[in-house]
This record gives sequence, C-alpha cells and structure tokens, in this order.
Amino acid sequence: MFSQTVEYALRATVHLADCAPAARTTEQIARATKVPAPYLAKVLQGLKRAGIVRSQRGIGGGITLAKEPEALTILEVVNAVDPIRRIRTCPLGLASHGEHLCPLHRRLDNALASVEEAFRKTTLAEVLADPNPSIPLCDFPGARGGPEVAAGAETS
Amino acid sequence: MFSQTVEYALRATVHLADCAPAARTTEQIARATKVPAPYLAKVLQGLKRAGIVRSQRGIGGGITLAKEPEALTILEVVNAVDPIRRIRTCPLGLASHGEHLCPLHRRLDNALASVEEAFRKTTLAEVLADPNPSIPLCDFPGARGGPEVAAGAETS
DNA sequence: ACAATAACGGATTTCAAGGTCTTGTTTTCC
DNA sequence: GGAAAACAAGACCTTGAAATCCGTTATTGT
Repeated sequence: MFSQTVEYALRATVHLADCAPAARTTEQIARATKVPAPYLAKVLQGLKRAGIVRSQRGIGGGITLAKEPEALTILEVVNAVDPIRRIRTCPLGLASHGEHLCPLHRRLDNALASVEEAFRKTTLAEVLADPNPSIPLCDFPGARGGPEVAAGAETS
Repeated sequence: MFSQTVEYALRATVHLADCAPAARTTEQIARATKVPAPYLAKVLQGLKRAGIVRSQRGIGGGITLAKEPEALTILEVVNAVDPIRRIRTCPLGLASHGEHLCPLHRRLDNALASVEEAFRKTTLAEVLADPNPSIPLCDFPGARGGPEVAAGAETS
C-alpha cells in the first residue's frame, strides 16, 4: 500500500526529528533506521529537492530537517517522495463525467482522502511525543537520542 | 496507492453486479470497463480462484458473480487480488516490540485500518444504488445494462 | 596545499507488476 | 462428431521501483 521509499523517508525524517537540531550523516541514519545506505542517499536527495531536509557536505556535515518537527507533517514527507495521487477525473477517461466521479471511484477517492487527512494532521513532533508504551522511534527500548554505537569495525 | 490490478478487479465486479445475474464474457467486460482484455482474463482468473466469481466455458458462457451484489464487499474484491497488508509487526524487525507498534507505524497502520474498514462496509449493491448525479458504473450516462455495441468489425 | 569527510550524480543491475500472445481444454449448437 | 465459443494456463516481453556502484564535488581541519 505504501511504497518502500515512503517507509524509508518517514523513518529517516522521524529519526532526524528525534535528533534535531543536530545533523546526522547518511551512514548514521541508515544504521539507526535499518535502511540500505546507498538507497537512503537517493531518498534523502529527493527530500532535499522537496525542501524537507537540508544537507551540508564535508567533515561535521550531514542532513538536518529544514523545518521544526512541530511544523513538519507526515503528509509533506510522503508527498515529497511518492505523492498520494487523489482521483480527480474518471480513470476510464469518460468525458461524460466532468467533476463528478462515478460511485465506485468516489469511494476509492474518499479512502485516499481520509489517509491524506490523517497524514496532514500529524506532525513529526506528535509522533515523537506519543505516549506509546513501546518505543520512541523504532530504535531500542527507551533509547532517546539513539544508541550511537562506536560506528567503526562493527559490521564484520 | 491502489494497484492497477485492484482497479481492474473492481471495475469488472461492479460491472458484473450491474448485469447480475446474467453472465458476461471476458471480451464484453473488457470493452465495458476499458481494461486490456488479455490482462483482464488474468485478473478474472484470480477472482475465480478466490471464489468471487464463477466461470462457464463454451457458447453462452462467461463470468458471473459467485455471490449476490448485496453480499459482496469492495474489501473482498480487493483482498482477492491484492490484499491490504496491515502492519502487524515492526517493519524494522525489532524484537523489542511484541504487539505494540512504534508511534510511526501505529499511525500508518491506522490509516490502512480506516481504508480497510471503509471497504468492508461497502457492498457492490450499494455502489450501484448510489444516488450519484453522474453515472451508475463508469460507462455512459444513464446506460444501465451497458451500451452493448455490435461487438464485431468495430475495432478498426 | 593536502587529506579526510561526506553529499551528489549518473550508470547499472535486479525484480516484480503489468501486459501480451499462443496453445490448450471445456461446452454448446448444428 | 465437428465447428465455433469461451475460459485456462503458461511462456514471454516491458516497464518502473528498489537497490547498488563508482566517480565527482564541496567542506573542513591540519
């Protein structure tokens, strides 16, 4: 239902929100979110082009959110990498229907609308502040800020 | 968001519901719903395996719904060809979370749940009975039963 | 200036969904 | 029984998402 790219983009931005306003390298984000690093780099490029994140090259550089977690919604992230395509015209190409969708597509679009609405109403800050008994992001139990493993000679 | 296969399966079943209890050939359905006939045949095979439709070979044969339109929901059709995959365990594979999803995936799954619920509550009969100003299925304005074009030497 | 760090960009590969085509197999009608 | 109608099943092609790889460019620290 949701593409892998969307899943990865959300993991990355939620992680960045959790670390905000500090910058994280692609490698760090990949490790924390268990996303393949080379592909994550691609996804992050897309997020940058959409103005969701900023990047800084060189030593001490990395990726940061372009907005406050309180002002960034799930919908913005989703639409940046794989937009929710609402049904606006009859998929059959029937010119008969101007504005109006047929009953079937009206219902399909309503479902899309409800998803869109739910995503529009949720900010990354809200996700992090959730009083969920489990875990902040999907990291480790009670690991606010991340495990921050030694980051070298550990992948063997 | 929804796959092409789902779109095609829904068009076909709604059309069949509109014609019920008469049988329609794959060709007839393809023409009425503007779906590529060879691929529609595959989709219909899937629907048959799932028990949504029945098929009858030979002259006068074709496809019919296996249930009354009043008893067949959109969700059943969708799940027959491309099931809605609810998020039941942490996609990161974190054993830390038994039942509980993290706040992010909780929200994603809630969105899926709302779609599932909307689809579960809607039967094909309801779709057809919709007092929509536009059109019954996506066919032609006020064309209950289909246009039924001459069906030969017309594709040139 | 030089080296290390890290993002950037393009080329390539992999894989499954979407779509086509051809060859059976069943059923009906004459 | 034979011909036509229709579904069934598998091989095959195409396309785009997902993922990888490698060389380039920008930035920082010494």
